[in-house]
Parts: sequence; C-alpha cells; structure tokens
Amino acid sequence: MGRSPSCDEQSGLKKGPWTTEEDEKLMDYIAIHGHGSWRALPKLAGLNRCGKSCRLRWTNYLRPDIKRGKFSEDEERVIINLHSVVGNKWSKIATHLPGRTDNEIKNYWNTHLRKKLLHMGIDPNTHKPRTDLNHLLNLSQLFRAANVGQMNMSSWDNALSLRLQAGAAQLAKMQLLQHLCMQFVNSSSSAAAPPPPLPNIDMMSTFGYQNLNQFGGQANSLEGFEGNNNGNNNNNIPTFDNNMSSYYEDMLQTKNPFPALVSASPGTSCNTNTNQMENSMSGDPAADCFSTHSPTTIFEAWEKLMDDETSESYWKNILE
DNA sequence: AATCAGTCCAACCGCTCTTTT
DNA sequence: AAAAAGAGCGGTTGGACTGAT
Repeated sequence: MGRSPSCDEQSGLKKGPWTTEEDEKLMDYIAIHGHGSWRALPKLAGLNRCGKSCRLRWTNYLRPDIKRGKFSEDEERVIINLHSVVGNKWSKIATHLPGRTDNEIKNYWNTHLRKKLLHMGIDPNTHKPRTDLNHLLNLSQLFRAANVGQMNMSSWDNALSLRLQAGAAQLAKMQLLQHLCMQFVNSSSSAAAPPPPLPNIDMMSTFGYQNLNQFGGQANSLEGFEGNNNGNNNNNIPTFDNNMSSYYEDMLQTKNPFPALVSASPGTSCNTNTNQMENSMSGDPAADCFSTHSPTTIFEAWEKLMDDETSESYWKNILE
C-alpha cells in the first residue's frame, strides 16, 4: 500500500495550466502508443510533467470522446437522481453520462445544481425539503409566484416547484405529527417508560400522512427532526427524543405501516425493471422514462422513482 | 476606466483502493 | 503476506472571466 509520490516530490516538473504544445505532444503520443503506464509516459512523450498530471489532462480534457457545452435537462435529471442515491460518487455518476467527466459533473453540481436545489428549497445533501423555517417563509413567496405562473421557469424548474409545494405540505404534516408524538412523551410518567406507541394509522390517515419515506429517505426519514436538535433551535419545533427516534425508525423499518401517499397515475410510471432502465440510459425511446415524456410526466416519473420504496434499489441496480 | 465581488472550471492535492512484485 | 507502484477518486484551490458599481 502507500501513496505514490506526488508530482511536487519529483523535482523540476512543470505544474499549472497546459500549453497547446504540451497538449499536442500528449495527444500525439497517445494516438500512436496509447497511454500505457502513465508514470512512464511523460518521459517517452517528451513532457516535463508527472504522469498523474498527464493522466488528468487526458481524462478531463483531451480525450476525444469528451462532450463539451451546456448540460441538458435530461443530464441534469440523471445527475440529480443518481446523486440522491450515491451521493458525491462523481465517477459513478459519470459512467451514466457518456462524454462527461467526473470532474465536469462535480463542477457542474457545485456551481449550478447545488444552488438550484437550494434555491428551490431542496437540501442538496439529503434531497429532502429544507427544514429551516426561515427558508419556508421564503418558499411561500416562491409558491405564490409559481401558482400564478408568471415565473418564466423552465419545465424543469416548474416541476421542482410543484415538488416543493408537496414538500412543504409534507413538512407541515411531519411537524404536526411531531407535536402529537411529543404529547405522548410528555404524558409519560416515567423516564424509563417504554417508548410511546405510534399514533394509530387512522389518525395518521386523518392528516393525510401516509408515508414517512416520502422524500427518498429510508428509515432515516426522521433525521430532519434530529437536525433541529443540532442546529439553531429557535424555530419552536419540538425535537425528537433519541430513543423515540430510533423506536420509530425501527417501526418504520420492520413494519412500515404506511401505504404510499402518491399513487402513480396510470401510464406514467416508469417500469422499475433494470433492463428497461438500461434501455432508458441507452436512449431506447420505447422504454425511456426520462427523455420522451412530456416534462410534467417526466417529473412525475422521477418523483415516482424517488418516492417508491423500490427506487433506491432500482438506481443501485443500475449503478451496480 | 478602474475596482471589486462573484462565478466558473482546469488543475492540483492527498487519500484510498487495486494490482504487481 | 507485505510492500511498492499504479490508478482512481473526491475535495479544494487559484486564476481567468464577467458583471456591477
């Protein structure tokens, strides 16, 4: 094991931006010989660079199959979907975007998509609605504008907005549920008492609260509550006792008593068959849930994927 | 025209994982 | 089995660029 010597440990090697002359040397050499050993390449190609620098220059910039230019909406969707499943695994995401490098995707995420999601009220790390109340206040304005339809948004932005409206409603319900749970806690006479029972399903249904996993979470869908414990706590949202949290997590994991909240409209759901997904990725129009439906339907399909318990394994299947 | 702040992205750094010896 | 080399990865940085003042 052990790290290979970094470039600066090898004396006299050039760093920094590549010149066109260096690019040509590298391309010419690889065109004739292939890259072979990156460590040996610079010397053979007549470059005063370390092998690592050559490899990065080739893979991120000079490779002939690299696609340049703006990311399409489809590409954005794929990035966001995959990011929600695998997180910052840029290379894994890149394998599903032909011609895009992990570096490019990473940059695009950090400079565009991350901000876009934040602006839309989605936490880019968890892919769940942001829970800070200040932000919710801002959202109300956004929703109003979105409802009026004056926002000059792309279909994709509009879809996100719709999702947010659902998210805010969901958040409100979660907070209401949290209040109920805290009442159980407060009414408990002993600190050592067993965790309170879950509110019965009828009561949950009364609130329309049917799926705590709504936002792509697994059993950790309560982490928003815990987050309130960690962050500034001036929003008067009761916080979850740890025992209680894990108790409900267990309940969710083992019993999952809540049926799905969103029922997919007929004909709009994506087939969760892996083969079909491969078709989708390869551009088969008959199977492609992502690139051939109308924008609204695309979003519905995406939301279905995100909401459906199977979606995580679905995307994992693709990646594995 | 000059300055400043913000954005973007190519390139680097340092770590981990895999392969070879 | 252990060490070294090779390769890949994600995070960070620095400088070019752009728009606002």
